Amino acid sequence: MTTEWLRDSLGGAGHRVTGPRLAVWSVVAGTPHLTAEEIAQVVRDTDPTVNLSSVYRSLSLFAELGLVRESSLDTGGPSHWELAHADEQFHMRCRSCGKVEHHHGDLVERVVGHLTNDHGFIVEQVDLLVTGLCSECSRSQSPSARPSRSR
Amino acid sequence: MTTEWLRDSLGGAGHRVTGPRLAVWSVVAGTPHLTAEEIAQVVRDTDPTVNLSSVYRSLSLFAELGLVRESSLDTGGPSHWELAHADEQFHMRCRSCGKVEHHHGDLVERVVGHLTNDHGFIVEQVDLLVTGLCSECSRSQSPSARPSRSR
DNA sequence: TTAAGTGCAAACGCTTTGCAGTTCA
DNA sequence: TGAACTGCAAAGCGTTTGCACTTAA
Repeated sequence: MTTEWLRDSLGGAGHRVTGPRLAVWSVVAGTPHLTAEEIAQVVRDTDPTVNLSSVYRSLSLFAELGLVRESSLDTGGPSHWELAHADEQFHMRCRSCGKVEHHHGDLVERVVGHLTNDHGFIVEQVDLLVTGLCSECSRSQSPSARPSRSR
Repeated sequence: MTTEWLRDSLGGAGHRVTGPRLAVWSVVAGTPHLTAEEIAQVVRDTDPTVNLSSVYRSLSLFAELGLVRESSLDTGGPSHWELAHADEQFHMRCRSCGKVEHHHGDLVERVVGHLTNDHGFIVEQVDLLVTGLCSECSRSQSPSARPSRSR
């Protein structure tokens, strides 16, 4: 989570500690579930010279090192990034207001246990995305309305 | 599943029954988890004039009607399509051999029950993607190796 | 000192869209 | 007949890559 952690991870794997990498790291660690573009914007508040492609390269490297992960929920738009250790693999997206809630219940753990025991599958990552209507929207809407495929 | 079902769904919603739509439908209903490009290839075996954009438009329409859905697992590549009613929302992807297995256990149902009761969330779709090593690959590999971010 | 990292711009792959011609109802 | 649909080609978007310059170690 800290900058020191990043320094150790990079150095230990023979990678350099650079300005863009530190900046990207602090954004991802501070605010989960941002897109590469959003991360770049925040980074540029501090250092306007940082390029979007460097953000992508930093994120890719962090993912390779297992520090960060690209959330596998396909929103049709850009990918979202978060710390790898975050127990926030559980996403609930409301199709009405678009809000994404993060949850960390024991659901994911139970899934992992089931697969490990019954299927011989070594689980490394679980992405659970539930789409529907959140409690607020379900009060004001008919649940029978179909989602539109607008992007 | 049948062609008649599609005719009814389209007609009932004021949409036309056309050659490309029937062709796309039969491919999606026959083989789940294909990409738009793959669907187009199969469709062209029968009618080489069908355009890829028509495949996309047909799939979008079917999704709007709730007949078909775009699997939300982001592979970094193209989206995969399947029948909406299919109880195959449960995907296991091996990061070594790339194989995607479909499972329909009671796991998804339990997730739905939990969210409905405890969070007031009206669940419409559940996408569960588990990434790791399948039983075959885990025998021949060290599970500690990190996944690479190659696309 | 020098290999690793960066900015820039161009290319990439998947998907969407504008338009003119076609076709189902 | 006429609105819905299609093929085609071009544009759109997020992401990756080649290259020359810069920088951390």
